[in-house]
Amino acid sequence: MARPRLPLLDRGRIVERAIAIIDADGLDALSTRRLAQELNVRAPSLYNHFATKEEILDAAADAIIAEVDLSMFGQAPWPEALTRWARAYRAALAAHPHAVPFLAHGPARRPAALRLAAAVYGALVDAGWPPREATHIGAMMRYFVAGSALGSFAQGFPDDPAVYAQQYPTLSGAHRLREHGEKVDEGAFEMGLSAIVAGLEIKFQELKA
Amino acid sequence: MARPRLPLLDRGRIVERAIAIIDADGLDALSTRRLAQELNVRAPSLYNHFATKEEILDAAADAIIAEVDLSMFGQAPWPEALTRWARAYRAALAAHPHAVPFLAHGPARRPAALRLAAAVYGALVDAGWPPREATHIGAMMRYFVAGSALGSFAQGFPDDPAVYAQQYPTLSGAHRLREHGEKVDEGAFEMGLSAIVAGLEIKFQELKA
DNA sequence: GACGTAAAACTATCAGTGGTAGTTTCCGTC
DNA sequence: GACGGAAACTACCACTGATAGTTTTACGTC
Repeated sequence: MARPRLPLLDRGRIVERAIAIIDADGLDALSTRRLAQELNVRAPSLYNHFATKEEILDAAADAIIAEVDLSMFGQAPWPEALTRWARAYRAALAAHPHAVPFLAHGPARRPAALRLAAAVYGALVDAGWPPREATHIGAMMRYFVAGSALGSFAQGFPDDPAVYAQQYPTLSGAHRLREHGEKVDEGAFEMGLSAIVAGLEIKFQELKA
Repeated sequence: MARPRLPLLDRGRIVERAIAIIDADGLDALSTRRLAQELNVRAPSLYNHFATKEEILDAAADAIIAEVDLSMFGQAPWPEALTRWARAYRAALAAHPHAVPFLAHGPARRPAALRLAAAVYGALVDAGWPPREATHIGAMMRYFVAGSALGSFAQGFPDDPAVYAQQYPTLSGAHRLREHGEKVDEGAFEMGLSAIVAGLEIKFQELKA
């Protein structure tokens, strides 16, 4: 087949399908051949639209980050805005758990990530935070959100109670962690989030005094 | 060559070399062939000691986590112990930045990670935290530390001021972030850490009241 | 309308990947 | 001293991302 009357591919369709494969079967399952096959095309055709596979992943990452709601900035006081934004950010990552390891790579290089960083930084500075601290808060929130989406804490524990009985008696209940995995992860996230915001509010008052 | 008089390989030497390659040239540079070559051996020989490459990576991850100092638990009050441990944890990850994406996978499955989780959890429960909250704190600290080691926030920003001038005027100073990259990342980490611990101390007092 | 260039698909192929099968030789045990 | 398993090897497999070169179509220019 030579060039078709209507293009079979475009960047949007490729990115969309790539995300679908990652969501369904993980990052490793995304090969250029499989991606091409699901688009009814041969692998090299993808390179007419992206220079490398990495570029496809970058575009996918950008599409995911672009979903994060930023409307709370400027609408709510900074502690509430920060809280709501962190939840929205985490939700966007959690919707594509297999993509998170890649998402955390070179984040700010992608336009959606820059927009996100600008929104957070701008809102904090507007609220009265010094630029330096605003930068730190933006970075720190990304650490926390990315970390919490990166891998389930709870799912990491073996199911087998025998593992703990002998060697880690203090973790005697850990074999039940997997049952409530999502709730544990969410509880940990909410606890961390409220602790961070509470800690920041103290710092902010010290700053203004 | 058939079986040698003295074994050429053992798990320790393989893991050690694997970490060296990852540190030097990144996760992608670790192939079974290169690893074997640096050990003066052919690739399939590795499979006499590990079932898969993933197992080698798991063992490497465990070796790195095993370096984390845990001695502060039981020696210092929980807020200070938590702070010192978080710094030690981050330092261990930062010593092998290329390995962090893998380290964050299925953490607790590996013995060193279990020992680490047990130490944190045990210390918090001993200090008076309810088991549920102690679990959440352990998870949340892992989120934060792993996230902060995962990728430099500062390095993610393009150097080129022109990128910001038009589209992201609030980030007008961001092109200078890379210069002080490490300091920004460390500042963000320390700020987050102190905010978290301050927030937790408030929660702890509410709990005891 | 004809012409030339760029675009978008293809076939064929490359080097490199993780992993397996089957062979050889050596060690330790009975 | 025979035997079984351990530890190296050679040869190979299917698959990966990527490139070269071909063909046909679309589009902008005169």
